[in-house]
Formats: sequence, structure tokens, C-alpha cells
Amino acid sequence: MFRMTKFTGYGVVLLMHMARQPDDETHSVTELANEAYLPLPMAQKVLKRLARKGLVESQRGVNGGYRLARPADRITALDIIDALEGAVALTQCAAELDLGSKHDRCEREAYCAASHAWQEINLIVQNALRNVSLRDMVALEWEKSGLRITISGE
Amino acid sequence: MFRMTKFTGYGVVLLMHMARQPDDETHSVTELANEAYLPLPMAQKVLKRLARKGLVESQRGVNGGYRLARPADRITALDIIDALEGAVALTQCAAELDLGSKHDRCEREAYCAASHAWQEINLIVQNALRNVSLRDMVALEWEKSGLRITISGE
DNA sequence: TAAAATGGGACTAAAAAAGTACTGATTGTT
DNA sequence: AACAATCAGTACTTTTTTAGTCCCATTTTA
Repeated sequence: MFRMTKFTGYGVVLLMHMARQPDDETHSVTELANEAYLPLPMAQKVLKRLARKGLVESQRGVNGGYRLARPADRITALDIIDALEGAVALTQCAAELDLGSKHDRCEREAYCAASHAWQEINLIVQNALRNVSLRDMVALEWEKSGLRITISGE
Repeated sequence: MFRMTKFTGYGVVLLMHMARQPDDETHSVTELANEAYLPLPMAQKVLKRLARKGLVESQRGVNGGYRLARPADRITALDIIDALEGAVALTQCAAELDLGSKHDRCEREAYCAASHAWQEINLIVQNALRNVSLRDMVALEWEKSGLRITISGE
């Protein structure tokens, strides 16, 4: 329904790990990759992106590493997805839907009609995502895993 | 941010066209494809899927075609996306995030933690989408295109 | 200056999306 | 009954995106 790439999934796992530790502590990619059971190069890639987008800060050199750029309750799900998912589609109207051929003007109009609807939906979804913070995600983790034990042994 | 395939985009355009006409009227694929400026085979593909998922009804033979299976205000954005986007990812936890290698048990645990958060988010998004109907989409189209004219000539 | 980190890309392979084509099954009209 | 219009199913090809790896440059500290 709402699709997310693995890349973003990895990012969340890495960020959650940092969010569980004290704020000022830095974490090397090696450490983070181990924690998340991710191949090192992949973790590097994700973290570099997060750094460039300003969600984490980096410190080079010996004993360097990454840490959250701001407290976990001020990093939203929307921030994370925006950062990792790349500039995204949905409301690109004609440009995106264009099959690249004849019909030039009229085509646009047909699609633009629909695009108004999608813009609206897009806003709704964004608002929903803005209301979930990284801190919430970590909190949910405990709530739910607690529940889990009571329910089943699987 | 929230990514939708072109396929779904086409579906919306086709459904909106039907929603603008009287409910009982049937529309041939040829007609719909022309209206939407879509290649015929593509429109066929989309409509077949919509029919199989029960969003539209089909009538074979001469003068046959498609029509909405229920009134436009009872078809939600969620219905449409579910039908066209295929079973979707997001909350598939380990199965999806698995890099397919060593780390078997522990890996799961790391990702499942994050998945609780995503499940929650997924629910929020779904609710948002359930509140937008095909009729709303058509309505938005007019509202906004009215605005548009006043603002700019582009 | 050597070692431990991140930074920025380029590159490859696998998977998914986008688009087309073909063949079969109904149904209404003559 | 034959024909033509119309949907149904599925297989196939091409293109685009994802996923993952690698290499070399830069920064920092001991």
C-alpha cells in the first residue's frame, strides 16, 4: 500500500539504534553495521545519505562516527523518508505520467485533474508521518514486544 | 515520499472518468483509453485488474464495457491503491529486509523492532486514504482547477 | 605520518515496472 | 449461424529502479 525501499528500512534501524543510546555518543559505521546486521558498505551508504540530509552529524578521524543531529523526538518519520527515499513521485502530474508521445497538451489536462486529488492525499499522508517521531518508534518497540511475550511463544 | 506506480495513476484517471458520467453507463476500453490518452493495451491491463478486484463491473460483447461496481462515494483511495499497487511491502519485517545470509535469528529481532513502528504508521496512512473517496477526487478537480485559472496563465 | 574514520562517486547485477502482443471466451446483431 | 465487438488471461520484452559493492579522497588524532 505504502511502499518503502529497503534502503529506508535500513535507515530506520540504524537511527533507532542511535536513539536508544545517550545523545552525545558517536557510533562508528562498523559498530552500527554490526548492531543492525547489515553489510558494512550498505550501512556506509545509508549513513552518508543521512548525514548529507542533516539527520545525523558525522565526526571524521579516529574515534569519529555518527550521532543524531538533534534529539530523537524532533526527528520525524517524514524526515527520514524524505531523506532516504529520494525526491518522490506521486504528484508529478503530467511529467511523470507522460507516455512520451503525441498528445501533448490535452494529455496534461487529463492527468492534472487527478493530480489535484493526489496532492490532497499526499498532504494528509505527510501530516500523518510528521506526527510520528523517532522517539515514538523506539517507544513502540518496547510496548509491542512486551505484548508479544504474553500472547505467544513463537 | 509516498510513491505510487504509473499503473495506479492510470487507474485513477480512468475511474475518475467513469465517476463523472451517470452510474449505469458502460464505457468501452477504447473510449476510456481515448479519454485518458492512454495506449489501448495499457488501459486494457488496468481495467482488467480493476474488474478482477471488484472495483468495476464488466459487460462483454457488443455494446459492452466497464462501469463502476458501486457509487463513487463508496470507492476509496485505499481501495484503488490496494487493487492496483499489488500486495505491498512496508511491514513485511524480516522477510523483506533479509539480506539472505548468515545472521538468521538475531537479524530478525533487529528489524522486527522497527517493524512495530511501521505497522503503526501504516495504519495511520491507511485511515487517511480511507477517508478520500473517488467522488471527493472528482470534486477536488473542479475546486482546484477553478483556482488555477485565477492565479496564473501558464 | 600512520591509522582510523567519514565523503563522494562510479559501477554491476538483480528485481520491478512499464508497455506490448497474442490467443481465447462471451455476447449482441444480422 | 456467422460475424463483429468486447472483455479475459497470460506471456513476453524493454526500461527503469533498487540493492549492493568497490575505490579513492579527505579529515582527524595519536
